[in-house]
Amino acid sequence: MLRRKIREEIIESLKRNYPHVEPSSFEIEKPKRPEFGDLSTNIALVHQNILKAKARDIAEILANDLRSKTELFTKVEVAGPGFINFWINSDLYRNNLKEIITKRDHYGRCDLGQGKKVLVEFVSANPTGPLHIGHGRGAAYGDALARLLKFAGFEVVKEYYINDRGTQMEILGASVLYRAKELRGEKIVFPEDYYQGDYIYDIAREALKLYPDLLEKEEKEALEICKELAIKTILEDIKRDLEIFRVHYDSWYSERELYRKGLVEEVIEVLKQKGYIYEEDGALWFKSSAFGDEKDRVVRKSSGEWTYFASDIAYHYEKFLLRGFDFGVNLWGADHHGYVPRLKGALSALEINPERLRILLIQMVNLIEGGQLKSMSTRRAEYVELKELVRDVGVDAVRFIFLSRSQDAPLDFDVDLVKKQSAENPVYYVQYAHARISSVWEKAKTIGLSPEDLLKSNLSLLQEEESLEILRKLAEFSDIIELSALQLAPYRIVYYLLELAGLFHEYYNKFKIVSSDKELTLARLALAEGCRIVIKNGLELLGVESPERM
RNA sequence: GCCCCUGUAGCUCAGUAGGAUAGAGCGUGAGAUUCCUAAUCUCAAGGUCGCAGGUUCGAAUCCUGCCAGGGGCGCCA
Repeated sequence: MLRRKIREEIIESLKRNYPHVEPSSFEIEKPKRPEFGDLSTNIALVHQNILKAKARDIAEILANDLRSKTELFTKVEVAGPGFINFWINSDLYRNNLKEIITKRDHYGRCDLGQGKKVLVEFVSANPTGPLHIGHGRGAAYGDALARLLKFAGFEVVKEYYINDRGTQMEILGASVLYRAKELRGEKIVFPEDYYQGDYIYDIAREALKLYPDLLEKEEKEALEICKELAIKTILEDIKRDLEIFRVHYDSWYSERELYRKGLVEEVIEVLKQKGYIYEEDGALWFKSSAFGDEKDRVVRKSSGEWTYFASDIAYHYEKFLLRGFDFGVNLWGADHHGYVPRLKGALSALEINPERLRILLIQMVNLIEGGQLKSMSTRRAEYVELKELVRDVGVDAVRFIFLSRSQDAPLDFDVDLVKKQSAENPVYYVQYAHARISSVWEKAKTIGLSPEDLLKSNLSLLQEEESLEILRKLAEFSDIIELSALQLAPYRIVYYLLELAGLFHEYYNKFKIVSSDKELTLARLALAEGCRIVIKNGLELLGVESPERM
């Protein structure tokens, strides 16, 4: 917010001094070193070629001009090859602190989204087994992203797309039926490519209880019963696991629903009208090569079955054209990356701007157990359940680990290490700052101070460098929100919170907040309260709790 | 072979769409608590930013090539 104001001033100044020039893009950033000021711009360096002048000369002219803005700057300097460094009038930061205290939960919100409708689709694991830690990463990331976009002014719907039809579902049903036979004492050979997990036994047991005559029924009917029961049971488990993980969906969308509504045939017909569908070798093909894909793709197999791709086209057709979403964010496993061009191609063919769909590929979670790298597989029952991890380590710690990395960096997950080190999880560092501030309030209340008194506080008493540093950091929060929303990068909030918590802990150790000096106490309480509010708002976006005590 | 991601301190990772002398945490070593929570703080040691070129005032960041690790390239889902 502050940054935007300063940017405007700089552009104004450039225009005043060089009326003939069209300003090109430049940076305003926080320099690494304090002697380079609070903010710095490279505008003179960027324009030196266009203006055919030395960067330092341009910088001097602009700096001279901007020095007169004393309500904004206390000092403006030219440095190095031609940077202009600004020292910000710290009253601006003090006013910002008042704003934080007034706005509370709302501090940091912005209108980047302008009420545009976004559908965030994530996890969407096939209902063939329990959620494992790989899904957990997607769950944490998608949920935080949805919270963030909402905070940034979008209208957000969180959706789980259920692949509840197709080959895998048939295999699932068959797996249950085989286990049921086994339970009844039949000698069976359980196929390798069937689902191996123990939960299949549980479902089989349940099936036999509900349908004592299951094995006497026609094979086809029995399979159907097993399949339906399996999908229902597993989906319930998935929902429960996600709720425990504090992920709540607005919408569960069934792939079958697309067929029930006839949307698959409808959209393929639309594409056919546009000339992007053709028949070859008995199958129907979509001309994705016309949109940069390396080859065309099958939408209906020669067997007459629709492919997963066909459902997906219909799903996105409905999402953008019928349900009216302005944007879509899909979180996919990185192993689906080859799938991106064909889906974007299909959107283009439907005259939906593919830019409206952002597909984030979540890199692998490598499972390390006993020092061994393991690949996770639902079918082979090689995985660590999300539920189990959450039970051992806690929701906050698990979410924080997943959210502290960009989605495109692979994540090595050493289960033993995480369990052992859960007590050292950085999430506690941030939460501890919040708890400490709450505890400071306990103390302040004993001498008769309450949050209402803060608005009367005299913030000009906050003069130490450590106070100013915190004030500046607090003002950065809105920049961080905007940036992480634009980049769909919630992990930036994680690092921001760690920095803010660090500054607070440092301050806390060095200065006494509650003292006999009532005026100073109020000012410092205001600073602490600003930290508390921003930490709480930030953690809320991550889906992490802010405890009053630890 | 082609495509995507990754490579920064012993380990795990930041580095804000190119900036000034490269940053944390863990681990290692030394210290801080009669006082608001020591899940904290202070100090120290630790680097060829995978390698080689290029672009420019300036590169960990952008481009090209190479090396290493992971993933993907079906009428599978």
